[in-house]
Amino acid sequence: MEKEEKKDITIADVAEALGVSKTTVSRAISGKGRIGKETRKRVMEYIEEHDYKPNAIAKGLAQSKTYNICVVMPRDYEVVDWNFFQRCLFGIQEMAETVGYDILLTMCQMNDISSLERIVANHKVDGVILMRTFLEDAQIEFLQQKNIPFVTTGSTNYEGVIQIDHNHRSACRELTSIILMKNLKRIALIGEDEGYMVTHSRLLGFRDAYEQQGETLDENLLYLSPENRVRVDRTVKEILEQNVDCILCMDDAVTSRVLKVLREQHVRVPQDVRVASFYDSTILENHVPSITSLAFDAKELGKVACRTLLDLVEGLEVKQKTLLPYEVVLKESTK
Amino acid sequence: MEKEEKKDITIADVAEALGVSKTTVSRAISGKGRIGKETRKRVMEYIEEHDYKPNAIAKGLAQSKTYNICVVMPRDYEVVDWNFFQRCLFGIQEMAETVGYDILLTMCQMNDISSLERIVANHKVDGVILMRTFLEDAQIEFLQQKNIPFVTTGSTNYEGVIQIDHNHRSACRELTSIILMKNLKRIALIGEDEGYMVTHSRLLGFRDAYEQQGETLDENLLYLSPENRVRVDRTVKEILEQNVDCILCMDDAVTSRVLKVLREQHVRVPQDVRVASFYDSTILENHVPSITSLAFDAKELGKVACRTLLDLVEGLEVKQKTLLPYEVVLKESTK
DNA sequence: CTGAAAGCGCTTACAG
DNA sequence: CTGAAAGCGCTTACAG
Repeated sequence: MEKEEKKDITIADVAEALGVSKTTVSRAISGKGRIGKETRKRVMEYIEEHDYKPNAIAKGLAQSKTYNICVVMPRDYEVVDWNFFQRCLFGIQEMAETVGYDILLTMCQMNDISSLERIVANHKVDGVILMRTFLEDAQIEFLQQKNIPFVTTGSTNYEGVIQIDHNHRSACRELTSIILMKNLKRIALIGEDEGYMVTHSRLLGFRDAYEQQGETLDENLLYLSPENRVRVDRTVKEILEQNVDCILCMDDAVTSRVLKVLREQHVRVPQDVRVASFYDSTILENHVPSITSLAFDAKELGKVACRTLLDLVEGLEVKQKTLLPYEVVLKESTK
Repeated sequence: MEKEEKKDITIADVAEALGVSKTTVSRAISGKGRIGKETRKRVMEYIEEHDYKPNAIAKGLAQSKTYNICVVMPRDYEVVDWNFFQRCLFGIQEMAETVGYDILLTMCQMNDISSLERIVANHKVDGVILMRTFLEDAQIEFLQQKNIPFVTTGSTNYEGVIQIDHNHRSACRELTSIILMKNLKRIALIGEDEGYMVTHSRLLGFRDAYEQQGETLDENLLYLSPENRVRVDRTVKEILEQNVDCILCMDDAVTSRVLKVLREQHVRVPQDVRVASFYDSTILENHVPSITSLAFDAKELGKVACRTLLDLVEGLEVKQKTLLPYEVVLKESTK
């Protein structure tokens, strides 16, 4: 014998019980429109006591709003630093929650945007946060065409896109400079190809540093190709043959593999070669020796991105590009 | 000059254009109710051509459905194997997508269910997947009281809860047996306390194995306490003093720290002590030596959980408890 | 300050 | 097989 599910109480029930109109109840709750102080109080007391909860769906329909935002995460087999996205997601959720918004999560695999399309077409969200963008980005093109409010974490070249990012160029410049000043001039750089905006920015910072110090960099030490991910062994061996002082690696998962190869090759860190990475994710946190890296506050990135999107949704003026600070964390691997 | 946003076409527009009623259009689309073959075809062609997309919100309001499911993830500082949850989430999303459902994501910190409460009270979802449960679980109590369909991944002692889990007891028994058969009898077990169902199940499996082999286990080698997480050093040192053959560790993040301490102590794996872990997450994948572990298909877990919830939402009969298989992956660390 | 009424975009008995 | 009408639970001009 299942216990009968209690029907939820509606605005009409409240109105009837109090002998006022639905209009009045609605106004008392929303705080919009003129309403008597005393009336308002009666309504508030009643709904408090009877535990009235507005039906967000109905509200949404009437206002053409959903109080949901869509967060699009990457969804690849070779997952790029999930840790970072996770913390970012925490930040988004925390911010969204404080203003009564919820997160509709979906994933984007390469440029397949079918899921995003469905969500948007079905009017399920008020805005979108893109956690990763491509050089040629179907998500951005779709959202721009549909005129849906959205922001990206990370940078993009598309015009008119609201972006929240860490200052990768400056961060990479600083890290590189520090290494150069230790008189370690031959630095190998491992990363994806320049198709990714973030790789592009970092490379600029890398070049900046060399220029500032009046050094010239050896272009042969730039290993920027997605293949590094799948054949770390070969890349590392090639690098070692080039007599380098330091290996700078853009992705912690790749760094982890680089370190493995070095160990197998009996190359000591930092004695034989220094190593530094671009995130301080948990993948590396227990490594011996500890690894020098850049540190970004991913949670803060999520918060700011969410706040910006919400402002955008409400028609407020927002900055076109927000750049967040970073830290350089020196550890044993570059001693 | 902003381009005017095109209003989406509605069911009324379609009806008018075709000279039929909204009822007919609705029926043509939903496939419910009798409708002329020819009429149906006309409607379908029209909506195809004019790219009509139903408004999920309105549909939801009319049907008292949302086509959303809520997924509740853990959100602790000391995050338990995020990798696992991530893959599980992929599975849920994949399944949900195929049937037109979306995922409303939220987090639960300890037993703070305010976010879940709000989502449910606002009628934002049709059902809930709980990714982690507690011995005393406010989430479960709340959902049961509100009569909301929900399932859990992992096990719980609460009555009447639909559960999808891996067979942890059996998995732990098998792994332990394999180790015992190598004549490694003194096995230390590191994990959280038995407050967690999963720890409880594993411990049962651990005991099963000893019993089956006619061995007696040394209760002093059971290190089941949440403190292990924050003071791995001490735990490991205590264990080493007890002259153990093998360390079995329930969480990959902890395993990673255990390995670090062993390295610092110049204890060799597997020569001086063997090590095995309970997940095959990426945290350990580049470790030298490679680590023996259990392998669970987290994505499959997510898929099955989602499928089960959806069945439940639609009023179908579902199994009270589903147990998924596992694999034991032997590597160098237990050689 | 308050209310009757129309509307958001869909579904679904009911009647024909 | 098809349609007029009521309803899902809210909001919001408009009128008083």
